[in-house]
Amino acid sequence: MQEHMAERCDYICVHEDLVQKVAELLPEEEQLYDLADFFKVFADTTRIKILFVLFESEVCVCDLARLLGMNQSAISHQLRILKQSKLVKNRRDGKTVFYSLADDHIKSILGQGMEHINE
Amino acid sequence: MQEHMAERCDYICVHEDLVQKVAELLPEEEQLYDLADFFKVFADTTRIKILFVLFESEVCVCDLARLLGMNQSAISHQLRILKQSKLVKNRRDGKTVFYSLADDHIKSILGQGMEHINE
DNA sequence: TCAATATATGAACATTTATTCATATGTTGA
DNA sequence: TCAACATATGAATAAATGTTCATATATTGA
Repeated sequence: MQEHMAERCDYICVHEDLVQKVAELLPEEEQLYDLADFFKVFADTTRIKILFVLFESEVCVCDLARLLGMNQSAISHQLRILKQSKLVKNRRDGKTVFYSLADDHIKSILGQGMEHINE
Repeated sequence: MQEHMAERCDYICVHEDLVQKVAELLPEEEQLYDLADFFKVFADTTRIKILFVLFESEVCVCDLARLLGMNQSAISHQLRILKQSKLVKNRRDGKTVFYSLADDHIKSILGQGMEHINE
């Protein structure tokens, strides 16, 4: 694992206090995984599209598939991921299942992403 | 592609105005790709760790590798991705290359992610 | 110019991921 | 109870991704 990992640069640029600061400020490994998983949810255009639709309205699975031009199964799989991340919630009304946003700051997160790429 | 895609739900839940709104508000396909790519950068614990270190200080590649306990090549590959996304910048000083943050709102984006997972 | 050091990069490999297909589950109305 | 419809899900497949290894490039000091 550390084959190519120099034990120390000749040119020392890291001071001891930085090593300590990093040790203090780096979140726990588990939290880093959760954080990466959270951003993974936004890292797919299908899921982003679903969220954009849900900004406008609660929608059923079938209509989501139709609106996005994809098959029902693909949408269902992605909705499961969105639900597991607690970004959407659903309610059943007869045969139909309606999905809606479960979190208020989704729009703001996507907005920040948009800001960054439009520079 | 649309094998299992119902042409229309029996139970109509999408009104025409929603179809139109979605057509208006959904960003262009290219922008959606850029947006997904942007979030992909945050979707990996190694890159998140690198960003956390850079919050504290400008650091050289060798020291990043040492601080994170990974080999130099892995770090270098990830730094390239971060640089392509314009999240970090670098400067060369002799043999050493120093990396630092290139964007102010990285902290705020990661912060929002942290907020969401700590609920 | 040459050896030593720091960083970058291409190829290979293992793992993860999104979509599709087939089918299961759940609900309604007849 | 049964057919029809809406949704969910497991397995298979293709594509994308992160790390490692080997090696290339770049810089310095002798």
